[in-house]
Amino acid sequence: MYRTHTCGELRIDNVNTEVILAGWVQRIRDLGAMSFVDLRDRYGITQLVIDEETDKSVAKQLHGLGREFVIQAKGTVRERQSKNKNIATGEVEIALSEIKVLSTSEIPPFTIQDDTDGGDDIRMKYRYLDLRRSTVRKNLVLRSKMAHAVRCYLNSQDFIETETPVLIKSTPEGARDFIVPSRMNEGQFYALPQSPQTFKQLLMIAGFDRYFQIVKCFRDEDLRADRQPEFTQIDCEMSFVDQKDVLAMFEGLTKHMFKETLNIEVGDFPWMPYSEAMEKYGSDKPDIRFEMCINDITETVKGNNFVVFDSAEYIGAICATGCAGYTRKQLDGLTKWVQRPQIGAKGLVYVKCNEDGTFKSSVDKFYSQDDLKVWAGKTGAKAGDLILVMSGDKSNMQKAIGELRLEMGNQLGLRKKGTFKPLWVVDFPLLEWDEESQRFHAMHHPFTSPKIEDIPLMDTDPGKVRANAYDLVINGVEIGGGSVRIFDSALQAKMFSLLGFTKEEAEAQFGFLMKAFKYGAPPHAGIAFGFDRLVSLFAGLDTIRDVIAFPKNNSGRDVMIDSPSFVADAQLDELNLKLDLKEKK
RNA sequence: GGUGGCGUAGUUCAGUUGGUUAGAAUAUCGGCCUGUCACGCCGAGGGUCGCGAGUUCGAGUCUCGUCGUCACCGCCA
Repeated sequence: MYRTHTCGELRIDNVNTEVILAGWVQRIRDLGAMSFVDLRDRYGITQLVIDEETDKSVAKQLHGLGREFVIQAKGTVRERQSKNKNIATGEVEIALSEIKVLSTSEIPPFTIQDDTDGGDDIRMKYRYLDLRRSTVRKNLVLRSKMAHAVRCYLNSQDFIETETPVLIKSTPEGARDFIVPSRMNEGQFYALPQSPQTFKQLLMIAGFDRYFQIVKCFRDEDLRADRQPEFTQIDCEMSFVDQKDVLAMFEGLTKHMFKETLNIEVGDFPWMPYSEAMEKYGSDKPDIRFEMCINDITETVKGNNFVVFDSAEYIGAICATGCAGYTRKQLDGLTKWVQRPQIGAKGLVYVKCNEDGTFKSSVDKFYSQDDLKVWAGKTGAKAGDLILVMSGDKSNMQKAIGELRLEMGNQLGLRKKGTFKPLWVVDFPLLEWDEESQRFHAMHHPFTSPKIEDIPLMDTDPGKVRANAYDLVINGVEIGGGSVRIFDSALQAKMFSLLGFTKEEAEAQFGFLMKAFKYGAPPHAGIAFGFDRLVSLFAGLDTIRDVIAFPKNNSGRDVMIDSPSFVADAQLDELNLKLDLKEKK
């Protein structure tokens, strides 16, 4: 027997029992005639002690130990003379009678403590050591709990958990595919799924009615703090439902997860049309933990011979509560911030609403105190507030002010971790014009159904067609998205043609789905949650890396196993592949 | 593809206007220590300043290139 107890479970009630513990040496504190060892496992830390009563050979053995040795320790539980309130086992210690080294350790490259001295780079290279730290382990425990909560809830709602294939077919729509050569089919490739989209729709046609899967998906695109090339979705689909049914079901799931894992009750989720989200928040994923909504003041401020405004398509303003005291330096800082290439604004106009009722602005030359008072009225600014104004073309400026709004939210501490404000963003446009390829792209995906009342617009003004598509947004993070699907092969064919597919291309890529629609397809709809994002949101983290056991770095590399890597020529030969690496200039 | 930050001891970082022998903390090793739990005290070892070129009497410091890493933009149906 390796152990009788874990390192996290002994309490005062266990005093005088003989126990065997096993774990990693966290730290040794040698006080001369007596020494302490913190023994660590997944469950906690227990203190081992040697003093003058301990067998000399054990004391001698202790001196051979180092950090991260794996040992087995036999001894008697006793009450501590000086207790440690900070740990669960802090009232007891083990008076050692025997130590056995199960495994030695080299000196770890960074300290394995909550407040490690290691940076991201070295921790990723030795991820298996990083995972020993309780801060990282806690995230993965949370992830496990959340996955369990998902399964419990969806099982209780009669969902069938079904696996779908990972080696599938490449499609040019959407993100780049990871492709896998087929040895048995010379010159041909599988693709890894960006999502099990078509398969879950086929399961609906198969009559499964309610399907879910916690599933790895793959996209060969550049990474971000919240984007990995392989990531996990909670993928769901239902039959004989409309949008309202789907949102109700998955609002229920989301609330269940909050309750089960964080013990938080979140209220009912508001529905916000996409157009409102863009107008008021400059984003399709608004953070509604705070107000500071964007006001369109275009008509109010035009016509005072201020060229910048007069020539602008759109002028928007936000009101930063209590910021009238911002210094010149702070305002310059904000201006610089919006001028960064990532935002790309030309400048920023401010109006300070002074406590005495006067106004001080950067455009005093063009606007009177009365004019500025009207601005304040439009933006809801009161004495002590700061109005920030940006102008330019409409869609870019809405986004830019939306970014500024988030930055002000950060500066004012309005984006509190631990507060969760979910909402459904609905009524997305069906299509999005792409300048580069000079054609429409599906905003969600090509299987999304248009709103019935907008179907006539598909012929006259496709850009105006709204979709039965929805996103779950929490705290400004896109957590999930889905849609009511097209289940009619004629409408699906029309959609493909709008997207610029020829009949032949549509047939070659999605013929199997179009054919399936001809054999009795039920109305169906679904949703997919970004599981990694959801876990990192729950854990209060800014990156999904820390909720993934073995993540990739910014360049899509796994620095621990050093992949991707070149393969042997023999492997390439077998696949009939030849590398032709282009010389770098 | 682009913009920006960072790269100095095992690790995390400091290093002034370009100027003598590159520092701190922590980790490691040795000594002392009977109640520690970030133990304490004393001492020691530990450096290709990412790499390459350039400017200069002189480069950790300035310039260019390159590699790595992080954040963001593009991209992510």
